[in-house]
Amino acid sequence: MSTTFGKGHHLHLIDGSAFIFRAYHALPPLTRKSDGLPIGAVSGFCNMVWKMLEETKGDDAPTHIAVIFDKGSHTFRNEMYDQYKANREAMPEDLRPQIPLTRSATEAFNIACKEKEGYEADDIIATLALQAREAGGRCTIISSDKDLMQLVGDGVEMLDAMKNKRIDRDGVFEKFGVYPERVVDVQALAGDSVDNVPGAPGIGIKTAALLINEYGDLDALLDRAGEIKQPKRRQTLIDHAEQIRLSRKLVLLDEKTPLDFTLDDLEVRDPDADKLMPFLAEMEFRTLTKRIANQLGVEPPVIEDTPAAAPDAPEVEDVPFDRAGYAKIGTGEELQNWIDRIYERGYVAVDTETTGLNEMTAELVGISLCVEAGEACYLPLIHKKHSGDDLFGSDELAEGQMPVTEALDMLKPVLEDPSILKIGQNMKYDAKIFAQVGITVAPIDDTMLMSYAMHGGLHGHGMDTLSERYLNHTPIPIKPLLGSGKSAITFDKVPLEDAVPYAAEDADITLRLWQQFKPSLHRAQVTRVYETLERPMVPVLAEMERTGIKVDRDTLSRMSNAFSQSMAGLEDEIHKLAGRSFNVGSPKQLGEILFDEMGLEGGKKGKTGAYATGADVLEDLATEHELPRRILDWRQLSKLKSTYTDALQDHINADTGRVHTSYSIAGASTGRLASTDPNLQNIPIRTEEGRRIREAFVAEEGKTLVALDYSQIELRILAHIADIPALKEAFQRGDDIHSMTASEMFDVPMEDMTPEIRRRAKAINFGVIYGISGFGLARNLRIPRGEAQGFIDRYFERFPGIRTYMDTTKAFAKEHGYVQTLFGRRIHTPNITAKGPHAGFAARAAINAPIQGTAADVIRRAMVRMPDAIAHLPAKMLLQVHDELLFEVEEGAQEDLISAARGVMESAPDPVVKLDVTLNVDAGEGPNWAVAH
DNA sequence: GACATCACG
DNA sequence: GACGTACGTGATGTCC
Repeated sequence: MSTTFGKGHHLHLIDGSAFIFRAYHALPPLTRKSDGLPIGAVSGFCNMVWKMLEETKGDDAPTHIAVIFDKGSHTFRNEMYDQYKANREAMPEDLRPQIPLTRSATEAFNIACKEKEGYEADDIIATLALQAREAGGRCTIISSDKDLMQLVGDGVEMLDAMKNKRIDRDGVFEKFGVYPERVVDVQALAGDSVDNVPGAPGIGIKTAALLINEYGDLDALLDRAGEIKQPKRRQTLIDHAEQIRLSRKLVLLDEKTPLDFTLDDLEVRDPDADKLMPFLAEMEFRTLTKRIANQLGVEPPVIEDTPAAAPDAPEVEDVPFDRAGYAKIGTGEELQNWIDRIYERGYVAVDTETTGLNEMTAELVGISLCVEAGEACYLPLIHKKHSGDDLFGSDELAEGQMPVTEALDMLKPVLEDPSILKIGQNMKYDAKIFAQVGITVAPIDDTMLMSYAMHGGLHGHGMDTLSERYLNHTPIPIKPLLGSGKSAITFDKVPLEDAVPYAAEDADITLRLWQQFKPSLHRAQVTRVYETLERPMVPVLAEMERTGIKVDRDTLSRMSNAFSQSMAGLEDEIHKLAGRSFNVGSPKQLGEILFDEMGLEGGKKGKTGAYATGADVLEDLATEHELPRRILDWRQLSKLKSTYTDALQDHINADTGRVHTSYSIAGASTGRLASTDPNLQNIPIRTEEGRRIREAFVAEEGKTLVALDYSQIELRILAHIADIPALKEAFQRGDDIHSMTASEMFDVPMEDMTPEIRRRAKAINFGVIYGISGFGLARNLRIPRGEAQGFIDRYFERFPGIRTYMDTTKAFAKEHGYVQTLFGRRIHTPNITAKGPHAGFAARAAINAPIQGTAADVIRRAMVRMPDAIAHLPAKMLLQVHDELLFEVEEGAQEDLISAARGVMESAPDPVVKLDVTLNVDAGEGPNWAVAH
C-alpha cells in the first residue's frame, strides 16, 4: 500500500562510504574466525546501521530510507579536472574485500541500497534530497561530510551519527561562516586538499567566508576582485579566477542525477529476520546476532566455534607476564626441546646478551628464545661464577651452562634455516653478534623496524618504549643488574638467577610485539615500506659495519699535534687581546669578556641568560675587533682536534685496524640513516683544513676508494613532487640549477651570472626544501628581512607549484597527522596542530620530510640492491653519507664498479616510482677519501 | 644531564 | 600585529 512521497514523509539518506570508512578506522583489524576474512569494517557498519535504526524510532521515525554508495572511481568530475581526488590514497588491502559485503549487509537489513556508475554518493544524495524537498517532505542526511552541507535547509538537515548532532542552517553557518546556498562559493575559494580541489592558493575557509559575505557571492567577488584592498589577496583572485570557477564546478553537487527509481521505492520495510539472521551468522558476528535476534524476538542461529585455520599471524594472546614461566637452558636435551618447539612453530623470537653495546667488541654471553607469549628461555653461555664476598667476581664459569660450541652447533641450523623466521628487536645488533661466531641469521623480522614503519615520528622504537606503549608492561630494568659508573659490570657477571628472567623477558616482549605489529603493518599500509626499505637494510648495514674503513692513525696523530701547536699560539694571542687569561673553550667566559669587559656591541642573551657567542655572532663582530676572528680560528681547530683527529683514533679497532661505525636504521624521522660511534657522516669537507681529515680515510694496500654521490637529489625530487616544469627542464638540460634559478628570478641571462647572485639563488633553493621563511633566509644571507621576503615572493611567482606543494603538504599533514614520501614511507607530524611557535616548526618539518625522506628512500633502495649488483666484483660498500656511497675496490676494478654501482643508484626508484627528472650520480676515485670524493 | 657549539647532507 | 623560525642528524666541552 505505497503512497506517493510528499508532505509528512521523512526520508533518511545514509552516506554509506562514510559509514564504512568510519567503521574501518574506528575498529581494530577483526577477522572472521573460521577463515581469517577481514570483517572489521563490515562489523562496524552493521553496528552503526542497527544503532541508527534503533535510535530513529519514535515520532520522528523515517518513512523512507536508503543507504547510498559511491560507485567507480571515475566520475564526471574527472572529465572536468583530471587531478580531482588524484592524491587520494589507495584503498587499504584489507578493506577492499569488505566493500561488497557492506552492500549485502544493507540488503540484509532490508534497506534500499543505491549507487550509480560515474556518480558520487553525494550527487545521488543531492538529487534525492531535492526531490524530497520539492515533494513537500523532509530529508535527513546521515553524514558529517562538509560537501553535503550545501544541501541543508527547507526541510533538509544533516545528522552526524557519531556525535548524534543535527546540523541545520545555523550549524552550516558555524562551520563555513555562510549559509548553505553560499557554501559552494566558500569551498571553491578554500579548495580541498583531500579531494584535491585547487581553490585559491593561500585562502582558507575563514578568509573565503569573509570575502563572500562582503561581496555577496563568488561571481560578484571575482568580477570585482580588483577592489580588494589586500594586494596579495587581490592578485591571487585575479590570477586564479579560472581555477576558482573550476573548483566551484567540482564541489557543486549534481542535483539532476538520472536515477532509475523513485522516492517511493525507498519506503521503510521492517527487517526480515529470515534474511538478516543468516547474513549475520555467516559473518560470525556473535554479539550483534544475539542482540538483534533478541530485539526481533527470534531464536539466534548457532554460530559454530570453528578453530582458527592455521593463520599466518597468531592471535594476540593476553597472557600476563610471569617471570616464573621463564626457563634456563643448561643441557643439550633442554635445548633440543626448544629447537623442536621452534620447528613446530616455524618462528622464534631471539635476543642476544653480550658484554657491551659495541657489536664489534662485545662478546656473546647468552641467547634467549621465545616461541609463545609467556614462554621463553635463556641459554647462558659464559656467565662467570658469582663468589659472594669477592667484589671482583671470578673468571671461572658458573655451573649449569652448555659448552658454547655445542650450543651454537645446535642453534646454527635453526638460525640459518630459510623456513624458520627469526624475530628480533633491533636485529642488526644480534645479526652482527651471531656473525662473529659464524652464524648468518636469516630470514628475519624486526619489531623495531616494524614500529618505525608504522609509527615514525610518533615516538621512539626502543624495546622499553614499545613494551610500555603496546603491551602496557614495563620491562625489567638493566641498571640494577649492571650497576653504573666505575662499578658497572658486564652481563656475564650477572648471576644466573637475575640474568634468566631479564634475558628471557626481552624475547617474550619481542614475540608479543611481533604478534601485535605483524597484522598492523597492512592496516597502516606500510608493509611494502617495511619489506623493501627497512628490513632488507639489516644484512646490508651489518655487513658494511663489520667491514669498516681503514683509518691511518699516523696521519691523524700528526694532524693532532699540528692543531695543538696552532691552538697554543692562538690561545696566547687571544689572552693578550682579551687582557686576561680565561678558558677559550667556555662560551660563558667568552661572552662576559666580549660584551661586559670589552663592551662590544651586539651582545644578546639567550633564554638561559648567557650571551650567544655562536659562529654567526662572532662573524659579525669580526669587523669590529681582532679577537672574534681568533676565537673562530681556535674553535675550528679545537673541533677538528677533539672530535676528529683525537676521538677517531680511539675508534680504530685493535683487531681490524679499521673504524666501524654503527648506523641507526630507525633513528631519523625522515628515513635517513644516522651514524654513531663514531659518526662518519659528518667528517669535515667544507673547509680546506677540515677536508684534510679525509686523507686519513684510506684504501687498503692494492685497493682504492670510490665515492659515488647523487647530484642535487633533493632539488630534483622537489622538482618532481611539486611539479615545477622550469626546474625539471633545467635538470634535463643539465643546467647549473642555482644559476638557472638566479637567472629566472633576477632576470639576469645565464651567461652574465655573477657568483653573488648565484649564491642568493642557491640559498633560496635550499630554503625552499627546508620550508622557507623570510626570517630564515634573511639570517642566512645576512640581508634585511623585507628583502628576503621579496626574494621568496618572487620565487613563488616564478615557480607557483612550490607554494601549492607547501600548502597542500601542510593541509595533508593537518588532515592525516602524517606526510608521505613517494615510496609510501609515512612520517607522522603530531605537532602540526600545535599552537604558537611550535606550529611553524612542525609545518616546516612537514614540508621538508617528503623531500628528504624520498631521497633517503632512493638511496636505501640502491643499497639494498647493491650487494647483488657488485657481487661479481672485488669490491665492498663501506659507508653511506645520505646521498653518497663509499666503496673499497681492488685496483683495476674501479671502472667496472663505478659503472655497476652508478647503474643501481640512478635506477633506484624503478619500478615503483617514475621520476620526471633523471637522477645523476657523480663518481670519484683515489687512495683516500679526500681524493675520491 | 642540560646547553651551546659545530661537523655533515 | 606579535610570536620566533630555515630541514635532518651526532659528538664534544663546559658548567651545575
